[in-house]
Amino acid sequence: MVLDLMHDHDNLTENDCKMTVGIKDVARAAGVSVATVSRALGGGPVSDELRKKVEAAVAATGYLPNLSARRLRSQHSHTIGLIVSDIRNPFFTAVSRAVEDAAYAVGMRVILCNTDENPQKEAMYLRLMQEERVTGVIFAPTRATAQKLDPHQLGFPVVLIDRAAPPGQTDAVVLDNAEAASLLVEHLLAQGYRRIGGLFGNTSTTGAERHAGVVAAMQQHGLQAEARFIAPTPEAAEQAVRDWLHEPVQPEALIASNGLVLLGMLRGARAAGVSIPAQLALAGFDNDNWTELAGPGLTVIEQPVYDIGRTAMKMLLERLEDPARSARKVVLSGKLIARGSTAQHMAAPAGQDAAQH
Amino acid sequence: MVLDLMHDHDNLTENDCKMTVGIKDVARAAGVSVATVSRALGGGPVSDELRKKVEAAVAATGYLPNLSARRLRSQHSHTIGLIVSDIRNPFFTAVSRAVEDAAYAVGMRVILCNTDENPQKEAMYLRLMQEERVTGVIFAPTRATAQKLDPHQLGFPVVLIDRAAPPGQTDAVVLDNAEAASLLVEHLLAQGYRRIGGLFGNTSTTGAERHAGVVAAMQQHGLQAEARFIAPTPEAAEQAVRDWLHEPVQPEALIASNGLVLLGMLRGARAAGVSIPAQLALAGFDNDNWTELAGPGLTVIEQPVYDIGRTAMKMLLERLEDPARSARKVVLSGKLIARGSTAQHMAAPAGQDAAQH
DNA sequence: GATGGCATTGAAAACGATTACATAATTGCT
DNA sequence: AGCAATTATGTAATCGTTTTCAATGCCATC
Repeated sequence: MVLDLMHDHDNLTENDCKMTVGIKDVARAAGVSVATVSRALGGGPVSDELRKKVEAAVAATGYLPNLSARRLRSQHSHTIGLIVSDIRNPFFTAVSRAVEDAAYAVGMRVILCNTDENPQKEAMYLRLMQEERVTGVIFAPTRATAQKLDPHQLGFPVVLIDRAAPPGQTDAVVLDNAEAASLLVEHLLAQGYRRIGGLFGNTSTTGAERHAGVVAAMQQHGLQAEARFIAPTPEAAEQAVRDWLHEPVQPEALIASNGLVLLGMLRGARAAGVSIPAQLALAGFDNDNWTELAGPGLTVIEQPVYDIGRTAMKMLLERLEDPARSARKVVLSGKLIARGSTAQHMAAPAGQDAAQH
Repeated sequence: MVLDLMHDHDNLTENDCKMTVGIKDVARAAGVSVATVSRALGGGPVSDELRKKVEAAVAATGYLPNLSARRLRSQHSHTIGLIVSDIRNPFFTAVSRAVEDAAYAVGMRVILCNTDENPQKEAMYLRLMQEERVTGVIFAPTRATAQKLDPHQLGFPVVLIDRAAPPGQTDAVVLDNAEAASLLVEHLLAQGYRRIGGLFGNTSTTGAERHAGVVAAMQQHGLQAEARFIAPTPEAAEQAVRDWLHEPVQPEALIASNGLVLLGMLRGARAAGVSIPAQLALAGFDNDNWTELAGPGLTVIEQPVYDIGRTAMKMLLERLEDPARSARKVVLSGKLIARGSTAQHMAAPAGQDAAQH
């Protein structure tokens, strides 16, 4: 078969002139039809003899498949979209890594899009995904977009992450926000804090759900939480905390609705010169690297970030197998990691729960 | 022209059956040829009259371009590859965001690949990039791959980031590592530290260059630095520090060759119970969010991360315009941010530079 | 009033693969 | 032995665009 490759060396010289070597050139070099080459490459029914010839020809010609052509003809893009607000948010960074690992493992490409919580950008990227004829999309939408999202309209399945849509509409994998918020509140109460406030992102359902969870948990104890809604950025959070700390009545503890807000909170508290947790306790979501090391260590809810990404990808694949099955929502539990930022409240009135200690 | 769209409503009903609406359907709806539609969409020479008709037909049919077909025919993928070791490294996270912003701004897609510093994965992804017929690639290679990298062989231009290749071969945008290392060393010396050690990543040229920079700067003062090379991960760094601190002779200050190593260092130091900076000063690279907030604040070299990504993309575009121009290397300066982790060395022998204070 | 140039349009080829269909060869079964 | 079923292979159509090429019409110029 080596002879086969050599006898038509005119072909090889011809290759030097051609821009790229295609399946046609391989076929000629192997002395078979293009269909056979395609089948040999794609795992179709081909005799061992010809398959060997084709493989040799591929190696000899340096053939590289053209994925665009393959996608066009086969109508399979083997591509998924991952649309998040900002990859620099460590939560999304970790999720994206999991999604990409899972995607590449099944031979799929990932297109990453940053929307900056901007519904216009979201719409633009969704449209791009349609033009790419993506196999599916994993999406963390703003509240605005989540409401008017119709997967059947889009032409590809969607799995929501971190943020849920109206129930029953779309597959989603989210944190149990009510449970997690409750964990935080119970912990703070047990540590002796009573005047508990919170800063919540105002663009996502997640911020709203965590807020609702905090309110509910507080009410169970006959307490009220003071909540403020802000853009989910460190900058907005820092400013909000600085403002808050200049007001006459101040909280004993603050809860942040995600890692970026928590970061801003800590900066704001430091800038205002309050000591943590003596003057202000801090707690929040997302066990980012730095939370362990900052100040006295920050108490957080750890999300199973890698698991969320992997699960989202798994759900997408399942949905592709069975497009008809009913939408399901996977709810994962967060884990409370208590650290110094919520140490026992010293100034707590000795009367109440503090006695239990 | 509305009439034109209505009179052939048989066409519209036909659309309901077809899977997707293509340029052909738009042409029929608009009463023009496919070539005209293509030109109208692509900004070719088309009369205003027909262009209006086409636009109306596009809206009426809900046409969406098929990017795979477009790529195949036009031979322009409008796609670039971004190959890094791990997107979860905050340095690469930030760079990737900049690259994507710049790419989408000029109508390009980005394919992100994580290699985990594994040359095999690097080879695999480079091959994938060839199959995708990418326009170009932005790449942070391991030392092993950087050496045997031949851009002419690959078929697309490459811009290296963070890590350089043999000079004159490839475009690159890197930090001035020698200068940055010198800034750190001079700072530590000025603060009274003498026994300075370092932990450097062993997979990239960057680790080697920063090591060389530290050694050179120390030599200028007649001092020696003790360096150790490790896998550039927090885990490896933490272990290395713990080991180091159990040895008889210990450093007064440690330098980390990147953000992940610095993170591990701090963890190791905490685990060993040494206080910072009293017993051990810490400094490193990458001004990640947490470095300001951890312990006494960590002294670091801040890299212009967003700038690096943007510049890399710009260089790639320039290279595409002029494939013949000679390779250039853009060297950016880092900025020293001094924080508590390298406060004045108390136990410094009063004799030397400490007197200057 | 023919002629050349320019701008606009359409018909058809091409991009590089997959796949439907036809064909030939082999096998298994009655 | 004969016929159906199966397997391996080749030919040609196809995916949805862009682009080449030829044709048309119009204007200005000689």
